[in-house]
Amino acid sequence: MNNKQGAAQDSAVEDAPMWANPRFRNWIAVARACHLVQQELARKLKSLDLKTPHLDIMVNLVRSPGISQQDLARKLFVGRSNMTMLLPQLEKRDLVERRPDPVDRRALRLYLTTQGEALAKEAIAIQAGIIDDIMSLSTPEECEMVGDCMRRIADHLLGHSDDADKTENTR
Amino acid sequence: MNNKQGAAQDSAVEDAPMWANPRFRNWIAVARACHLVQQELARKLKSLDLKTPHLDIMVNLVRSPGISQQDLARKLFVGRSNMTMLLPQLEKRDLVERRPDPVDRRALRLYLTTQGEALAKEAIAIQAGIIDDIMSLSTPEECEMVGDCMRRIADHLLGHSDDADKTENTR
DNA sequence: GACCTTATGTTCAACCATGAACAGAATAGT
DNA sequence: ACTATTCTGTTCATGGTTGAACATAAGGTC
Repeated sequence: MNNKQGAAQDSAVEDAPMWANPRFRNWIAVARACHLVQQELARKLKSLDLKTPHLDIMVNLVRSPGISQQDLARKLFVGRSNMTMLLPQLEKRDLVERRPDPVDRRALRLYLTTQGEALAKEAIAIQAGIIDDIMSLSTPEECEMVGDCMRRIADHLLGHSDDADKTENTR
Repeated sequence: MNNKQGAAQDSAVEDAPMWANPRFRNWIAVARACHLVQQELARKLKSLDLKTPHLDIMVNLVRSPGISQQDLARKLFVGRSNMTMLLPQLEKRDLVERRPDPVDRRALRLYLTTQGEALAKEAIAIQAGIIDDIMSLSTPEECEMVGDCMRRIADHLLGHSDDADKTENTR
C-alpha cells in the first residue's frame, strides 16, 4: 500500500485556503510543468553528454555569436562566475571558442565551432521535439495566449525594461 | 556602452529557424517566467531565512501532515537523499517533527510544529503575494486556460497517471 | 522458518551554482 | 595626466542536489 500518495488519512480535513485561489492553483501548475519538462530535457540530453546549462549556452551562441560572457550570463539569468566555470568545459570539447576582443581587452567573445554548431543543432532538435510534444496538447490559440501571459510576467518582473532582444534562457 | 545586450553586430543575419516556431517561442517564455518568479521568491524568502526547498516542504506538510519522506520526495520530484539533507535542518529549527511510524518501523512521519505552521503561514503569504502579483496581469479566463494547458503537460509527462492528489511542488 | 524481492531512510563522493573578493582594463571627471 | 569609478572575467569557499551503495525493515513464496 501507500505506493501512490497516501490519500489515506492525510488531506487533513480543512483544506488549506490557498488552493481555493485560482491564481495560486494555476501558477503552481505552471511551475510543476516547467519542472517536469526540465527534467525530461535533462534526461534526453544525456545521450549527447550535455547538461541543460550547456544547451542554454549553445542556443544563445547560435543566436548571438560574438557575445561576451557577461552578456551571456545576463541573458541566462545566472552569475558571471557560472560562465567562467561552464565555458572552459565546452572549450575543451571544441564546441565553443573564446577569442579576446581586439578593442576591449577585458572581454572575451564567444563563438560556436563547426562541431559546436553541429552538436547544437542536434541538441536543439531534442529540445524542440519535447516542446512540440507538450505544446501539441494545446491549440495554437492557447499556445499564443500562454506565451503572452508569460511574457507579461517576465516583463513585469524585469521592471518593465523595454529592450527587444530575446534569445535568452531556453529552459 | 554595451550595457544592455549587444544588439550591435550580433543577431547573425539568418535567424535561427526555431524562433519562428510558435510552440518553441511560447514555451521559452514559460520557462523564462518560471525562472524569474523562482528567483523573486528566493529573494523574498530570505527575510524568513528560508530557501525555496524549505517552503516546498512546509507547504506539502500543511496539506499532508504525517506524510513519509519518500512520498514527500516524490511529490517534489526530487531524490530521497535530498529530504534526508533538508529535513534535519528544519528539525533543528523546531519547524518540523519527524516521528517514527509505529506500524512501519522503516518510515518516518513528518509533521509541522506549531512554530512550523506559523512560519509556513508567513512564507505562503509571501509566495501567494508574488503569484497574485504576476497572475493579476492576466484575466481570470487566461489564468484558467494557462493552468489547464500546464496540467495537460504535467499529466502527459507523468505517463497519464491517473491519481488525483495534488499538493506537489509549489515552485 | 528460510529466502528473495521490494521499500525506507542514510551516507558519501561528485558535480553545479553562487556570491564575495580580486586583478586588470576601460571610462569619466577634473 | 591623474584619480576614481565602473566593467570583465577569475578564484575560492560555501552550500545545494544528485545517484550509487548501504543497512534495516516489510512483504511474498516456498
